[in-house]
Amino acid sequence: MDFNAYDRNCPSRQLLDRIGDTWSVLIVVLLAQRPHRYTELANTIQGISPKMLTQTLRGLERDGLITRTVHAVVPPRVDYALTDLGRSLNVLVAELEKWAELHITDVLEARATYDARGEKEVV
Amino acid sequence: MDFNAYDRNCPSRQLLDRIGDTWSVLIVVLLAQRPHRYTELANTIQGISPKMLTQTLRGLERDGLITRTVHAVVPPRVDYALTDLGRSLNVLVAELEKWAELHITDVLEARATYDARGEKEVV
DNA sequence: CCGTATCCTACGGGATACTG
DNA sequence: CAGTATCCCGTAGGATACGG
Repeated sequence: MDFNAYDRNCPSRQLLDRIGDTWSVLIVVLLAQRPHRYTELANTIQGISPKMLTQTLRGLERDGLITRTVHAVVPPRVDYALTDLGRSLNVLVAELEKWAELHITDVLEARATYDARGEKEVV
Repeated sequence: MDFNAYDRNCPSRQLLDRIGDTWSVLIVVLLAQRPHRYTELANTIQGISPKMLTQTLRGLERDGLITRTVHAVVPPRVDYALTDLGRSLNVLVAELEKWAELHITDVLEARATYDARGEKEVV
């Protein structure tokens, strides 16, 4: 076990950071359906600021997870799409989703029990 | 697709938050080996503050991922261990690790390319 | 249309001191 | 030993305005 979660250079840590990031995952999931334009993403992902959208897209592009294609037309048109690597990451995300759906009831149940117990003890 | 990453109530989002959290994952991985005491965890996980350790443990316990066993002895002894649910989460984490190790070279390569390109353009 | 630049705030989380 | 209580700071990220 040389897995070290607070070592920034550890592959596991970097993947974990990426997957823990709200916007990254959401963008990957959207692009898994089909390529999207910048504004499409901005509109679909309500609540994201242009700053975060650009920042996240750049990060994903830098990691080779998505491609950025600029079409030399007026008005400008930029398409974002998943790479093969991005698609393989999307497979992982899908598995996470499956786990979450499968076990969410257990988690909610555990929470209810935990919280109820807490109330009694507080008295 | 009813997956909504900025909806706190979405199971996927909650799992993603948990997995993106440095300390949670590290603790789960440690407990996957064997149960640990509070101080053991504190010593092994260098850099974690008591505040974060307790907070993370409580969160994991609340979600039913770990158990907290207090032994009525002096000095106090508290053991933390994975539940079945926690073990199934650990399986996921192991898969993430596998993906990370498998694809990290691709990512690093992509970054090197991206950064090199950037330097040229900057001129 | 597709971004960048700037400002600003909330809060996650570290350090530390103390207690049952 | 196994935590809690308190203070405090850095920074992620939202809002906004503007540029190519």
